[in-house]
Amino acid sequence: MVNTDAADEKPGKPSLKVKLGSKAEAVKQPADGAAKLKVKLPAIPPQPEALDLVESDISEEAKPKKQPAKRQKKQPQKQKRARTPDEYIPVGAEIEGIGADDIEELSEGEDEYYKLGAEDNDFKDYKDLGLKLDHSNRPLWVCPDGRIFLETFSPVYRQAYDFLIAIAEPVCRPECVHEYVLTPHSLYAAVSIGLTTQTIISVLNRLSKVELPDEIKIFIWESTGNYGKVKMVLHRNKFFVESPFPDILRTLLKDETIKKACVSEDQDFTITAALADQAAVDLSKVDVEEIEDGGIAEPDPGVADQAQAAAEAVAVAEQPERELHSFEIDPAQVEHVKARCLPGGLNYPMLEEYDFRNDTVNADLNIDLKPHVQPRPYQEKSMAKMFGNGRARSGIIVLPCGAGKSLVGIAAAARIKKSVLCLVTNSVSVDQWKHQFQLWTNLQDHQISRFTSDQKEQFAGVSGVTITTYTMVSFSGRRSEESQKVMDEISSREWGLLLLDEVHVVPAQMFRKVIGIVKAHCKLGLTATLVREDERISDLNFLIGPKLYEANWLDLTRAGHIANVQCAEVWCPMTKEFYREYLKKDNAARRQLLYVMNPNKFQACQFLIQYHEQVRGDKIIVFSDNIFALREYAQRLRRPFIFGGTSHAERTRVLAAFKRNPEVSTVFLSKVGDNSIDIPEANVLIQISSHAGSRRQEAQRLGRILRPKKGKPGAQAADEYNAFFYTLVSKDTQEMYYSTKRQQFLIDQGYSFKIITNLLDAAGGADLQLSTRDEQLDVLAKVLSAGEDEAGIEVAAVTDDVTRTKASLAHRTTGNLAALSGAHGLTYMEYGVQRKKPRMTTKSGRTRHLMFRQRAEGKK
DNA sequence: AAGATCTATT
DNA sequence: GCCACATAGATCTT
Repeated sequence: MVNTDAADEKPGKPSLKVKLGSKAEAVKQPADGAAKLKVKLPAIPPQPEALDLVESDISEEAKPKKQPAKRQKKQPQKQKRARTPDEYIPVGAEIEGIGADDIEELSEGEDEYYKLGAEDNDFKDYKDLGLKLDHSNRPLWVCPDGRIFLETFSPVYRQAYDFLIAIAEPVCRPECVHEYVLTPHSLYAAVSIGLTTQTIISVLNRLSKVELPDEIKIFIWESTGNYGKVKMVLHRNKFFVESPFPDILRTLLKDETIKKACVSEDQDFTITAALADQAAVDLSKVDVEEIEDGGIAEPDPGVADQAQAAAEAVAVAEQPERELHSFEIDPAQVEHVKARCLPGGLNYPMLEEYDFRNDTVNADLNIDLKPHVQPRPYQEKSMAKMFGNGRARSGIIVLPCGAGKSLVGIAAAARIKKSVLCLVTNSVSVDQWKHQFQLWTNLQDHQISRFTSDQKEQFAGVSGVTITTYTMVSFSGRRSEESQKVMDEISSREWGLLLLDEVHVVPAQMFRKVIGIVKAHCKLGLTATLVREDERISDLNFLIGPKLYEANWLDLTRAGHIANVQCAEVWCPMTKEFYREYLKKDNAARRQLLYVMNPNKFQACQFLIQYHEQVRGDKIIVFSDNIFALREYAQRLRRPFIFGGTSHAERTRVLAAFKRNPEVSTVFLSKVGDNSIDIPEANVLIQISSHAGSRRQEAQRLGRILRPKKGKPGAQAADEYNAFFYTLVSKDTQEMYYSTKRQQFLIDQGYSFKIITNLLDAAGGADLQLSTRDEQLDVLAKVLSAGEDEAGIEVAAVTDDVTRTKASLAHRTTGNLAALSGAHGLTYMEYGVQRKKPRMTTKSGRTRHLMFRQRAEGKK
């Protein structure tokens, strides 16, 4: 990933050669914990205090002359690749007849290499950047294109991490070196949690091994300069765009989108000094104590920053007569107005803060955390980002599953002390959230009302907590009378806090409407997996707000807050008969059935279940998206299974048995298990079939076993695995490609997948089904006939499928290698900045179908 | 219990 | 260059 030949450095000729975006080595990290990044690393300094700062004078070049950001010229470097061990060959390579040696060969020639290298900015030569003399004491490499690499073994890693996560977007965080990228949105998020432009530049420079490139400084200035000048406020159930600067409002009103969103006819704005009490953004509170505490004290510029910031704040506050100008916006248009004002558009990102202490209009809610409740450090940190300046900021907090997200949301509610509307994905979650509120706070039963199809509970007077689902609020079909009544209540009320669980679902067509329907002063989104396979994740920037905090999964694992998971991909060779049929079929569904029902996969599954049940006494979930396979596997192995069609009674019966009965240690689940079933007991997960390349599904499934394990006999050592995640993959099939794609999110979080190619060799004497050819042929016949039953598809559909398969095959070669080499797992990325955005509409003006947009994007 | 509406993926 | 549809699931309604 990063090739820093520090050892080869000659004094006076410092060089930094970074091979950008290549994660080939990181992707299939060996699972013994040591990430085998091919990096030669500088010596670790003995003392953190040894940081002797050569501070470049920020103030002098504080406002760099505006000039077109120069991109470093691409200078391809021939690099000798480290030999890839056979089992770490990118999947798919074998299918295409390319082995490790071939890859080695290809890398010798530059042309071929570029075909493999995917991104055109694969190599950059940054040897011209001035390396600071004491660079080895500093943890960051800052590149002119906005990429930042963090050495996790630095003594100031923790401080540097906290800082980076605040200002940049994490791209990939394996064990030794993290990769981040600065984007306009990430910088917007940084200023919105209270960092000033100057603080960002000076701290970044202090942590950087190289002198901060000018492009970076300009970029930071441009991305943060307009922050806080315009505000979106909720006042008496109406939305207003508000600013002390009339000129800016005039500028905004010239924009078509905003003009259309205006409520008043004349599209003018009014001077309303009484509207809000705070005229200006209070810039004087700079939240950098954590960094300052980190042993990187920087007395002079720090003070200067504060002074400067205070001066700015005063200047803004002393606008003549503190007049406020505002115009009203149609609630349904709020989303579009905010989107328009973000960087990339008009670049006046709208500040959304709730001055809840001075809100006298909305009734207070008597809610407090119970005295014994002690949030964990990362939960505290999330809160600090949200309430840094005494007001409540809207935004998103990202924590892994099982790390206590709900406590963060509840703690926020307890801080704001106003009515809360809590939106979740299903009714199981509704009950869980109610339980959480009762567990952590002093709220009485009657103060919490649930609103689902079954339960439409009375609102508790003037203030309270209401928990409901996204569907309930956004539902467009006919409503029952009772339901309509509650909905009217919800939409007419003004809410202090809108709590959005699993916030990654909000960009969906219907769900996003909740933002306009519910009038809330503050919106807090929670999620573990800020990814979608479509490009809508960045919509959250304007739907909710910036990302306020994101925890590092590996850090939480090390601290014991979440389980330590061993991830493994088990390669199961196809049997001869199955593979012959697989190659013959041109129908994706039938092919899928063949590779899922592969007898070798079945045996691997059986062996793993037996091993974990008998040897370790674990509780196991087996996931299969394919219902046919789910039923077949479960019945053969005599284990219970649950899928969508399973009745509610049966579900509870099976889950109760799984929880309490030691005889029932394995349960088979379909997609239902992804969301609406709560199983804290399980610690082993086996995936036999899954939903294509969904990174979110993969991460969510892993989350099922992430809850920290306690009360297990024999306390585990900190570095010992206490949970296991197996993905069974049929070798040389389409599944290999999907598997790689699915794992990308987890790999970006720093997880490594162990490849097991010889599981059944180890199984030796185990008594496994389907070991005779006759048995296997039986299964094959069953699969084929089932396939025919389901193949009620016309010829046209099949031919279409052929072309599609061809296309995806052709794509697979590059796709695989690209997936291994690049930062494709960008979560929550700025759109249109790095990549060209595919057209959203067809030429005829209809919205372009998502699939074609993606196809266009993937092509190149 | 069935129909309608919605999500996510390819 | 321009296009669609299927599958599996959840949740709301009557």
